[in-house]
Amino acid sequence: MQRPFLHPALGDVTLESVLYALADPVRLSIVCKLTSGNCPMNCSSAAPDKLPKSTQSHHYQVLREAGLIRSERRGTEVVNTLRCAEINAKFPGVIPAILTAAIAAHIGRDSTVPTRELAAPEA
Amino acid sequence: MQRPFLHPALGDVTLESVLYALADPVRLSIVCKLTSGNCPMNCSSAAPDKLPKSTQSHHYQVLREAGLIRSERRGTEVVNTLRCAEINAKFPGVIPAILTAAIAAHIGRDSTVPTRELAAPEA
DNA sequence: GCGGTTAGTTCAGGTTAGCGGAACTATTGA
DNA sequence: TCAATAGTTCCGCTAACCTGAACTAACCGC
Repeated sequence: MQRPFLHPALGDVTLESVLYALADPVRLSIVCKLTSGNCPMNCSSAAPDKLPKSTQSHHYQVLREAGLIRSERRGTEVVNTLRCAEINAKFPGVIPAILTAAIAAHIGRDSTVPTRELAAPEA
Repeated sequence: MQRPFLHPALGDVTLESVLYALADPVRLSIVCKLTSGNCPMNCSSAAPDKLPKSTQSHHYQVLREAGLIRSERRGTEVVNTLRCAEINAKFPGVIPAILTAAIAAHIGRDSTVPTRELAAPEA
């Protein structure tokens, strides 16, 4: 947790890594939520369902290293924002087309409710 | 070689599998060549460089099962055509945007050199 | 400061997927 | 029929993915 986040420069972002990052249902769902929410979200809120934290962390790392999101520590949590504008400047139309198709295909719609409400099956 | 090719119906084509298929430099290069050639090509012509045949075959299988190409046996060779129109009907704009970006990034030109720094033309 | 909670990272290991060499199959042409 | 061509299939090796467990850092109440 002490290591600073690595965000690739726009010049180092490759189309393949962007596509690879979006080729996973979980990551595509995360990006969809960040898009539809249109605001920064911490990791738990944007993750699709009750994934193990280590898996979430891994997926965010992939998205970050692909250049799709920017992560900043804010207290105990990490706030993630999309880098859509930058990516769109480099690969025009790619992200909007994918996200439009993903939303039309109902990807990332499984638990749009904040996960805190779902995570209350306590005795 | 006797097994018939399996082409998924358009309804079975998923966005994730399309993105996954295109997330590999070799496969992206193949699709780019099929696009720019604008005509059916056999496997060797569209493959980027002297890849092992088994690897080529594997990549074509991935593209085929993702629904991106259609393969037909023609004598000893296999002729591949893009299914762009179909995919574009299902995921509008996705393939054109990706291919435009790929061509702009010089992907699929001759030998797939790792053009990591080359791909920063300040678009 | 101390302990507890929250949020996320790092590590390890078990499982899976991809790459590629070798052997095989179909088709064509001499 | 024999050789060449074009791909496929099989199989082993390696790398990557997923996740439980342990860890770190920040925050809060006392």
